[in-house]
Amino acid sequence: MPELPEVETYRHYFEATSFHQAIEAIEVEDRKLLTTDYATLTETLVGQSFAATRRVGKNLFAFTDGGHTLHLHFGMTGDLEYYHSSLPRPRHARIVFVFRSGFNLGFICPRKFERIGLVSSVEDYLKRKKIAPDGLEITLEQLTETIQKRKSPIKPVLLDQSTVAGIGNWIVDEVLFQAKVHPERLANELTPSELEQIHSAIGFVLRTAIEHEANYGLFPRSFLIHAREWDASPFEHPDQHKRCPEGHADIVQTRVGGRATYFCPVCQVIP
DNA sequence: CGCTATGTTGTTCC
DNA sequence: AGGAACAACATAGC
Repeated sequence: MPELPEVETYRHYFEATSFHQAIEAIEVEDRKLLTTDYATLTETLVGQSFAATRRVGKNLFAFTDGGHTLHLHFGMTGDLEYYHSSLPRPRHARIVFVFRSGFNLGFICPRKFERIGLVSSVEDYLKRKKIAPDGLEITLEQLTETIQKRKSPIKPVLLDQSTVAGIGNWIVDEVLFQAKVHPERLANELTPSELEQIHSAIGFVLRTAIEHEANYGLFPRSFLIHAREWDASPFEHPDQHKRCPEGHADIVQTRVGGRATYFCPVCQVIP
């Protein structure tokens, strides 16, 4: 479930499992997932080892000891799974890095929205895709400058990776709830105080999610995420997952910018 | 069967 | 030129 905190967790997993082992082969089940043609990808990477990583927003970059850069994007449902060759290939591991060590790194692509390929450099990729500063690094000034130029509701503006990198659909709802801003407030009408609260909430939500390795069930009770349908647990009281964490009201479910949206009609009001 | 989905990109209309 | 709105992408799961 790859938004920024998940990708950061995958980055750690990648470093812990797949460094310093020569690549023997790359198995590709569906070439549509590649952004580099198969022959070039193989010719470039076979024999090399992964030696460093970097994450910007939802993008993961892996650097080889030979100086090449691999880019991975996890789409909506991508994941990584490291496994020994004696075990069967994991379900939906449509791209597999086979290491000479006898282990494999599977790029799990259930819905084929994932992408992987070589890039000339991180900076080139970010520029080409207009990726804004990472959510953990962006300054209030940078965020303010972009938001004030936009006239649409704040929710789609924050989802736009050219505003700030790494925010996805559940995080934007959480950020707006923590900042007490209604998702349909127009971006260019937000006050300096609200912009400051949004900036601060972005850092708080991202850091909290990373601390818990994106394991939603462990997030503080004060998080709106527990009101989302897929957080429902059979051990919880059936009504509990639909109330505002502050107990003010029932959470409203609607659509903003074509996306499922949850908010508290009491904590987040349109003036 | 119908509906929804955590993301991005392409198209069309301003 | 570039923003806004929305469809399309491919598949799984309920």
